[in-house]
Amino acid sequence: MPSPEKIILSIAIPIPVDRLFDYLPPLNINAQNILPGVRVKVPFGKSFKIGILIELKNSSESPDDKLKRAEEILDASPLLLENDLKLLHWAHSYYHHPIGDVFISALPTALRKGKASQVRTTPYYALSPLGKEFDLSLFKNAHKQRALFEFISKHTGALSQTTISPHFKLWQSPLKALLKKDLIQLSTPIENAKTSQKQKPLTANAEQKIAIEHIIKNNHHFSVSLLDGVTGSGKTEVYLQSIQATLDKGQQVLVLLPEITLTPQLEARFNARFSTKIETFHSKHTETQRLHAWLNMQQKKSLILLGTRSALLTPCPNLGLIILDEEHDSSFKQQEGFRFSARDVAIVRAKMLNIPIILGSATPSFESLYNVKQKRYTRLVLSQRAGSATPPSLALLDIRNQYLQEGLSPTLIKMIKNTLAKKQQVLLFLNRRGFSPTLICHSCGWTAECKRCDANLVVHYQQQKLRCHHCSSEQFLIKNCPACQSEELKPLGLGTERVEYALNSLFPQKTVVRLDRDSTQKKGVLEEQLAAINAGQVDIILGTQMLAKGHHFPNVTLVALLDVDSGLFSIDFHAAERLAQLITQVAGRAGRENKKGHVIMQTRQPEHPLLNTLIHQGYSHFAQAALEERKEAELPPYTYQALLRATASNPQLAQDFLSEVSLIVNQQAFSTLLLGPVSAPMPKRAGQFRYQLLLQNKQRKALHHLLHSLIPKINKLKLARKVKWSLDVDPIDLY
DNA sequence: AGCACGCCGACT
DNA sequence: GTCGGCGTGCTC
Repeated sequence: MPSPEKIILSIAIPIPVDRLFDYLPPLNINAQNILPGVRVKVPFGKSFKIGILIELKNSSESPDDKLKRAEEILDASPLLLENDLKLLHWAHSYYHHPIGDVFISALPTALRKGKASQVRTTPYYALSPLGKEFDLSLFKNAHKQRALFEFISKHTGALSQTTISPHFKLWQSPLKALLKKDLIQLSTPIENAKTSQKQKPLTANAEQKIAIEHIIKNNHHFSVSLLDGVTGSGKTEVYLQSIQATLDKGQQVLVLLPEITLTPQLEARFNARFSTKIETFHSKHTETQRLHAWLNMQQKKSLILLGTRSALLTPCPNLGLIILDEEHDSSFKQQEGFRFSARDVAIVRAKMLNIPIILGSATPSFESLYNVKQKRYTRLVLSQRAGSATPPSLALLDIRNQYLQEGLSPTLIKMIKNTLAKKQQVLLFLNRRGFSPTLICHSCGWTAECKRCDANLVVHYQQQKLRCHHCSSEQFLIKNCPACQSEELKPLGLGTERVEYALNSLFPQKTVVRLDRDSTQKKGVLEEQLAAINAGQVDIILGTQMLAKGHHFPNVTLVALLDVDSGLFSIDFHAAERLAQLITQVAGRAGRENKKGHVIMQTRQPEHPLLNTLIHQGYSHFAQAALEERKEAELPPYTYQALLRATASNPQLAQDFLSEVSLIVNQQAFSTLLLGPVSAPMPKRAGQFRYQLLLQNKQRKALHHLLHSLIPKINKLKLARKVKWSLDVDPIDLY
């Protein structure tokens, strides 16, 4: 404990400088009571900033006359407790990202801006018919009340169905009107009220039982379970029963999902199963909603948090279980700023707390499968689909020398017809949006290119636009070639929009729905379309990879991947893993609920080993074979990588900067392999030239030791100020 | 990140 | 002669 005479506050401030700043405690405050983890408002340069207290010291390296006095301690008790701080220290040292940025990332934006953490969260009221104990079943014959209840549920969305909070403007006036007419009353405020326990645990099959028993048996210490289950095999039921066991111990549960999958369906299943309030935390929520979810977990008022990557660092003082669903999903890796992997940090969090973590996926990442091999994780397999559903058949369709009608081979068109004739749905997958990826002049060979990027402009026919998919630039679709003035401009290649036109003319009686980033831009459209599909109002579903993510299409029996080849040849060694996951995930959309599904992949590479291993031996064998290749080639997960990126409007500067860094590395670290500097696969993007330097070492420790000493040296380089540079530890995109 | 200081080109 | 460009350095 520092002596009371002199106390210095060491504070992490969210600026891109990797160091702490020392302050004197505010006057008229007992500095003895201040603890690390509280927010502190401090004068910084010309303005004020909010930082996090990291350490209390007796002395400072800085001279006394430089020390300013902190303005205000914002929290009576620490927002981040000892375990949280420990995890953040680890993340700081592992990702080599500025400390203030790392620590502030654990707080929701409202708290970063200085909002009070002690505000009583708006009370929730039970809505109940006048004069009666509140009970959902009482609404059965109370139509007006039920209508209001439904109205409120609809407009409050995230709130559980039986609790409401009075500050939603949307329904304040109808609510008041009904109150006036004495049709309803609001009970006294309640804490996390929830009345119903609707759904009972389902009867687990043999595999589920083994998984659940294993997880529960090991739920008092650190363990990583890789729940490897095909689509529809009932992973969720394993999660639910594992969660129940943790709730029974009175502990909290953190459930992490990829960005797009935070489906209302899962939330609904959680709500139906558990009588405790489910907190949700993701980017679609307002700041206040996220603040409340965060505080309710931090203050142990709630037990379950369902969220995306941004929810990972939420303090849970009584955490007993972490679940990370679709663990292979790349959205768990933050791709800018503090580039952490939510999966890897979650595992470290579980280890530090000595609690279990479940990683779930139908297509586990190679890294996780490697960890199973190393006996670090336990693999729990769910191979059976629920009910009598059988796995889909997979087949390659050779389209060499075939006449393609906008990318559709005659064989495929026939299969689509047959499927539609049986009143079943078809799902077509093409991972390219827009009408066509190229606009070419048949007279002189000119193509439409983006001026700011090394990329073609994509034709968007409906909107009559040429658009760059890598920067924000767009222009009107031109009719004449700018080079030779001819009118021979033709769209070349295939996008979802073009296939949509083709399908509409091939099947004019059928309903086609296109799902991609363009067609689902408007809020609610995706949900609407998914509902229409599930209601059987749609015959053909066409879309990009957003189709691969967890949506259930029970009436789809034919899935076709129109162009599987585009993923086959890439310089990034992760590409094969991603393609195999994508194919398997898309295939998983087919043939659930007793209808056998067929998956067709159009290819001009029917002998390609990747495709053949995958379709004949399955994802698991494919992964084992690919892991052997990684081992031979000394690639991750058998080696460890960090990628240093540099961008500048002058390409020479970026290249020179990385050359200087590579010189430093070569002087001190002989065991670290350097690849580069090389220009990124897309050397120019949004007017910036991009270069990269890959560092690789067989020992994780050696790599991090190097990075630790390297970064201060990089910061001393003059060129470091002239380029924008960033470090990506365990990169998943090598571009 | 923000902000100030500082040294070279087009303007009232 | 000044206004303002962004290169450089600092923030407890």
